[in-house]
Amino acid sequence: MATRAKKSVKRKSGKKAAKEATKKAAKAHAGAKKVKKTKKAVAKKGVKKSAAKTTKKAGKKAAKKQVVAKKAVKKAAKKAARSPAKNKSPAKNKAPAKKVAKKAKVTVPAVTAAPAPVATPPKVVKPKVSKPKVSKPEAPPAPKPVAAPQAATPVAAPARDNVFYISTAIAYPNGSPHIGHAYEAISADVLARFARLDGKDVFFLTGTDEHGQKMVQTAQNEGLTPSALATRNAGRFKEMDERLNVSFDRFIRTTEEQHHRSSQEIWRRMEANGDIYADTYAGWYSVRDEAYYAEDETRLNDDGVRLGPQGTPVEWVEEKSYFFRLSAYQDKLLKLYEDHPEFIGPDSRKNEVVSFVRGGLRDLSISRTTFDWGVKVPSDEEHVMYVWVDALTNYITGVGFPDESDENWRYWPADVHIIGKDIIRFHAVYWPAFLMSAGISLPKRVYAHGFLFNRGEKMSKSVGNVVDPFNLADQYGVDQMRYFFLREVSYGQDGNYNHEAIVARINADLANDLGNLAQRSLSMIAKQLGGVLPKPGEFSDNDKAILAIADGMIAASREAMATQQIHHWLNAVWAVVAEANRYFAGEAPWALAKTDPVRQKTVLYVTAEVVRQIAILAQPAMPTASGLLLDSLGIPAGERNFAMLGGAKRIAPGSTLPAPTPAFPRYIEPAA
RNA sequence: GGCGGGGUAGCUCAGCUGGUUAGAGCACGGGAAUCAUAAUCCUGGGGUCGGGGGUUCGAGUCCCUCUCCCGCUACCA
Repeated sequence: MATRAKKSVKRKSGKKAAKEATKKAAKAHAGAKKVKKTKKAVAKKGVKKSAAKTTKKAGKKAAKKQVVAKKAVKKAAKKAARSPAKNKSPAKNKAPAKKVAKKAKVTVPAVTAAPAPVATPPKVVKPKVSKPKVSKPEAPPAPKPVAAPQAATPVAAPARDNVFYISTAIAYPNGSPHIGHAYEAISADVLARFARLDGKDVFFLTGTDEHGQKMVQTAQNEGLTPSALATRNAGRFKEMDERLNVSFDRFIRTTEEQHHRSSQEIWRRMEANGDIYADTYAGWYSVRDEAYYAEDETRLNDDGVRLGPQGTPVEWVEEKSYFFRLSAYQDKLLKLYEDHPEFIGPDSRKNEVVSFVRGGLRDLSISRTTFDWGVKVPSDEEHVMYVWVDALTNYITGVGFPDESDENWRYWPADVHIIGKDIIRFHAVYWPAFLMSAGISLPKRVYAHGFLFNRGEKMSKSVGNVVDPFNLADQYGVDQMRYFFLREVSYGQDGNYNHEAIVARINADLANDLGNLAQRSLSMIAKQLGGVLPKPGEFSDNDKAILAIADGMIAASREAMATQQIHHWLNAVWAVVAEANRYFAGEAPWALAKTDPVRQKTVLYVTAEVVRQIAILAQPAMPTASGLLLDSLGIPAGERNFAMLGGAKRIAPGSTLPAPTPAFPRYIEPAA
């Protein structure tokens, strides 16, 4: 539904443009500035500053250069505290935690504040229908959390409260899937997987929106029936999901018979509630395109003939149409936004929606007679439903509607609809209005992600920068591609991608920071300790500190993911990766083999434990590679869920580990 | 035009209800280490916090004003 029509928008990075403009303006700003700049330059060179104004900066700098005893002492102290590595003697009292607290923007819990994991009581999980073919061995549909050791006060939650229903928008399959579709699928998938590993009973819906004029036209152009086109292209979307390891529970197609019944049922209920009435719809209609166009999409040619965007003549046409009484829902919607400020995210989008609704709502035309590729309007076979009643209803069809005794209906209402920022209005205004009218409960949240730009430009055929998600996956690897988009782009904002940035993430974050940390520690265990995970000695303060940091990851992650702050989650995890590298370098276990073998074992044990938690937590983003890493650590399949985090469980010493294999290889440019 | 958001280091951005020398990551310079996927660690340089005015003992943080950028302003989706 995201792209029933195409709009080609090119843009440059606005901020950059703004900056440039500002700079230009500054330049144009006469000599005063120049003088200032000169002064600055002079001061920089160490020459006495001119008698005029002492700029703040110059003052600061001078002060900085002056070696005040006090400061020097302070700095030295700071240095000592910050660099356990510098100190040759085994750093026993240095706390790497300090560095993290200062360096990373992650909330690090106090050493003692390892949050006790919530032990989810075992529950009966009903089987879902329409199992996907996607293999997801590392993420069983509903991992039953192993009872945590110290589950003193388990939060007893009825099974109903433990469900989590997430959806993507359904894609309009009049073309092939592109990077935007891939991004939405990946990001929703990571939220779904996170919830699953966190013990939730998850239902994840995605699919295709197959009706409408555009499908008919595209089919004609390709010499196919709309149905054949839909089937062929829906297959491509599904293939993409499978290729990208998207763990949907159902792939819905709006041409399914159940969906027709579902849409008709919600229509009847809205009608029964008095919100649907027949009237006349009027607009600029192109007979050749068989489509209506908005006034600003049309133009007058030299002969005074009005043309549509395709260059075909349009005429003013009035036809009978059914309308939805959206105008009656203004107050109710405003109250919804007020009572549930979390209904729309990110906040900036909420503001837009609220101001839109405040401006007044007109009733909505919801049927057409100009084409018949759609869901028939009940009791009036001449009409098919026009777009939104049909498309949005997929979210309830997906979990069984209109059969409210369906076993999946328990998932409704949805916890979050993941959509693109271009279709917020329909999800945050129309959809809740339809549901209110039909007497169906409302989704809890609608979250809009941003758009992706290739080197600052939107992907388009004319620019020639169309990126096929299959190719990206082939070139960089599925997990690497997933990680890149999730980490690089602030979820909810627009993002940029290019080859260099992708390679930088793969090699720096994955290969160097995480992969190499695992490799160097595991291969030391393999070579020097016979491949047996050592039993640790007594933990030093450093050990305790890094363990506490690792234990704190899950809480920070949950907090971020509860509001779809995917990038914050990954930042939190990678802050721990960085800290673990500091710990490892500081403890220098390679030097301990002869001097203090017990200590070496302890360091390697602690490192393995930290890596274990990182790998478990990284699974939603990189299911396959994280799984490989967990294999290398000898973690059984049943111990890879989030109940195993936060100090509830430690890696078991004494187990024999397989030979370590790199799970995160470097990206090497193919030879030219 | 109206409403909303934004302009902080070369790049991407943090900076909560105003308070010690404005921070992170990446990039760049120097050093250490050599267990490891030549991967890591330490460290340095770099900022008129868009411009101007004001309130305050004190403002990136509040007020006014100017300027630039972005989004929304409905049936294309």
